[in-house]
Amino acid sequence: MTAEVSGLAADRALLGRSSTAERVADVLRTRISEGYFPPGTRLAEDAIGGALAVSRNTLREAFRLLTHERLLTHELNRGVFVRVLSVEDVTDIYRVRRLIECAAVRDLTAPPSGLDRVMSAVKAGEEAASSSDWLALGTANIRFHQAIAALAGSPRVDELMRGLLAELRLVFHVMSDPRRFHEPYLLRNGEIAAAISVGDGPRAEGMLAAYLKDAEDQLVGAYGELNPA
Amino acid sequence: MTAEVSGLAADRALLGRSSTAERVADVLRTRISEGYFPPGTRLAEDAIGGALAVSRNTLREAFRLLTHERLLTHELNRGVFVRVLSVEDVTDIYRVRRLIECAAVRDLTAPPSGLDRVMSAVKAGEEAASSSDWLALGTANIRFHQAIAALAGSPRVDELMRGLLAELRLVFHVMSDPRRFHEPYLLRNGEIAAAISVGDGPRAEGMLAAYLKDAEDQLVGAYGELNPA
DNA sequence: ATGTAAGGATCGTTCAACAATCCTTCAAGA
DNA sequence: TCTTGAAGGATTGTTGAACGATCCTTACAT
Repeated sequence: MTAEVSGLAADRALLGRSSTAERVADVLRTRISEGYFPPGTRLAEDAIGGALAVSRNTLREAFRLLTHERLLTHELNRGVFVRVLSVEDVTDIYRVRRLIECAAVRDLTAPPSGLDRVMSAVKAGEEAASSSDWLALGTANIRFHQAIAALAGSPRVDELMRGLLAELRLVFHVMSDPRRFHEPYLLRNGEIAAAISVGDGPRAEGMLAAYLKDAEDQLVGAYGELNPA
Repeated sequence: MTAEVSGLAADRALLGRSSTAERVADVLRTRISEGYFPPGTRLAEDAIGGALAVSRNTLREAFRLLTHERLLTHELNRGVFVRVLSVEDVTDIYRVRRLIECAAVRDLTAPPSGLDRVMSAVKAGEEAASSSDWLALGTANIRFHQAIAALAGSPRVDELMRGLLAELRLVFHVMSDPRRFHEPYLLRNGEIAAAISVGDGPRAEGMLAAYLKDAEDQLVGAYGELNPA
């Protein structure tokens, strides 16, 4: 029986229930990442708590969670606000992304085990572009980079990457025209994936670094105009 | 007057007050990292709340914070426990540390701006060892690696590193004899710092990678005996 | 050894209350 | 006109109590 038991252990996480606070946090997280609550929006305890029909205490627990994920900022006695990222935040996010993503592919000498997820993300992006679904293109792009970070094989890197991309989404919603921002990188995603699929780590790293540098420059340029702080 | 005002703005962070939940979290965090609450300890809401004289709601906010920092684990309807790291956690922590710390020194070609903090950490470690203060040796060692990660110049990397080392402290408290674990690395710290101070990034990276590999092996070996899960 | 049932302990969540702080408004003074 | 000061209301910070839900333990029966 020991074999069956150890096999079952993998499913333990599936039946993980969640508290109300976590579910509330989930709701708010998706709302924020979808742009329903734009950066700078104040989330009053009364209003949100009333709308979701949860008590203030439970809501405050959810706020703490999202604050720790850097999606909200908490100002004492003033409440919580949807985070407004500065230009320095954007450059720092890309600094860490370069560090993580480049390291994930640098040492590759053969097609890695997580290659399928990378390829499927590329494919999803191409399909989204061909059907002019720019929203899906953006999420496919995010999935692509998450898959690349996952090549590192580290749960902590995965979570870090998830957080970084969630932060970046805050920036995207401040900017207009997601098409102009995501579409040009479709080709490069494919090239990077090709290099990975043949096990050419150094080449993939170089292209990734250039990709991220370009994306950062474009984002910082557009962001600096709107947010001259 | 604008000059004086902008000068004052830098001090704004100094008067940053904090809520009781955060102060409670601070207290618990230091208690945990000092080993007062060993891994596996259950932190009952009644007991802790009574001892610190804060309400359950406030205490739960503090618990959420520490849970998100991975110092506590939260099991629904069972309470919070001081985290017990698995061997996989240890290897993952070192995987990320290699990724971060090596990248922080790899591209160096000249003495970096944060060099002074690296050197002072090395010096603190040597002094602690010469006065047989093994506790101080451990903290100096941590400061050394924090200073190295800080060379990346990224606030997010700094925070990530802080979290990783806080997790590692949980492992140290399960193990005995901190001297045997920290002392052998004193020399290597000095050599790595020397390479950094002359701007030899690649050499520093190589030594760091070897250092971290050795430390991981030793830790995993000793940890696996105690925690055969 | 396995299963069931009762009881107590603890957590999850809500509600109500009050103090502390912030924001707004408005009037007084330079 | 601009600044300062003083109410007043609105919101957050924190507490305490309450009740249902869940878990753990114990005892008992199969």
